[in-house]
Amino acid sequence: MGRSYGGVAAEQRRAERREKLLRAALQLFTTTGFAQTKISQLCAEAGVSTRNFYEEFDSKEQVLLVLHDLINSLALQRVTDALAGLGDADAATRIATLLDAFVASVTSDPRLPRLNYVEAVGVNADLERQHLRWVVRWAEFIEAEARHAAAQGVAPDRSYRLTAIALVGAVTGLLREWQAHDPPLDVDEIAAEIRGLMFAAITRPA
Amino acid sequence: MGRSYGGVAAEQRRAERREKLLRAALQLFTTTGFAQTKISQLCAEAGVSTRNFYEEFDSKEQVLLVLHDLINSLALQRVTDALAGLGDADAATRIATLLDAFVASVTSDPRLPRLNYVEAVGVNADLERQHLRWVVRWAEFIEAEARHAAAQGVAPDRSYRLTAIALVGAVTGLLREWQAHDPPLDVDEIAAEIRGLMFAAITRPA
DNA sequence: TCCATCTGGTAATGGGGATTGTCAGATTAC
DNA sequence: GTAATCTGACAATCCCCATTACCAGATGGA
Repeated sequence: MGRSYGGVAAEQRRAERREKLLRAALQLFTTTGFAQTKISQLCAEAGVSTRNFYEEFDSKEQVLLVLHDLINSLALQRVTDALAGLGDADAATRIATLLDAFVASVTSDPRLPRLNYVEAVGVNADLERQHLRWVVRWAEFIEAEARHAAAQGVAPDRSYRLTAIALVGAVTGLLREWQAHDPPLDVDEIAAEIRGLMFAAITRPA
Repeated sequence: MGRSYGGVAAEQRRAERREKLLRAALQLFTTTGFAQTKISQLCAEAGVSTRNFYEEFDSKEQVLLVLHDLINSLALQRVTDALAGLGDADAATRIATLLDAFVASVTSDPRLPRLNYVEAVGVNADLERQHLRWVVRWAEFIEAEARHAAAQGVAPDRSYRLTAIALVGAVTGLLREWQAHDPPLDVDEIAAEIRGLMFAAITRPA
């Protein structure tokens, strides 16, 4: 079981196959489309046998679930890091930093927003639950920043729950269109629009 | 061919079956889910035969395409009507009227946003094209109102293209969450948030 | 009333693809 | 060097469901 083959441990070979499958899935799901992608295609693209597929995943849906979570987790990491290296800046700076880190993370590869905001929508109940968890998580992030701004006196003291959800939707919508438009929209302009919109949404009078 | 049966013209019976299929599709796509719905289920729910299905539609996808277009068209009609019966009011009133009409139309049945913003996403290229056309259409609507506001001097004279796309995303996001949340979000609060957000987005200084 | 025609439901067909069994080859321990 | 074991590719199986052929019954005209 734990015996090493070709000088490589079994566990490591499994991990590499998993990695290759995820990479292939990101590629095929965002070009062929999730529904149209066959497991056999996935395995061919990854250079792995169908047998191996079932050793790592239960279904195509589970691969998508993992990818969706990875993309969000990576973005969260980037945002958290960016905010951490900021000390205690003013609210406007924190918000700009947060948004820029998010946009930079998700636009680093056009396939990421495509997968997250198009292919992973409405697939099944599990994915919808995961989507909802992430929306709530991002919204709470934004809410926290809004309250921070309110504490500094640059925003009114009110509930920011719906504003936060709306802003998550605005960002999602822009990034979805970004990867769909031809000619493509300009990333810097999108980032600027998001910053301006969020600042205006939070600082508007109650 | 054109012979009447049971006192009902052939054309009318066709139209009724089509109607029943669309109704059944709206119900099943938003509960079972589009991908999980079988054509046989659809026919059973509608009370028609599979034969009849293929007389009206080429595929399940086409039914979804028609429903998606219907929901958007209905909302557009409502919005256009509301604005028409307004004379030349000020920009703020026009924007509030437009948004309220849209929200009222799409929230009149929770299945509508579910179908439009969850089930109809990422299904195939045809639907993505139709989605894009509607986003552009709604965005142009919003842009026009923003320019109107600028002409009245309540908003700066700038490009509102990205702002409009972002606002479409914000509305979409809120309505998507509205139908997903338990306990449900309050419709009036959502409408108020959308009005506030749009006004702030447009009137913010350039 | 009877026949030609139309209608719609049921059941057969066929294809596509997910899942699993098998086997030849590779690898390591002894 | 050899046997025992593990690995992964291929192919066979099986099932599900979209699509269509067929037929029994209904309908209206003559």
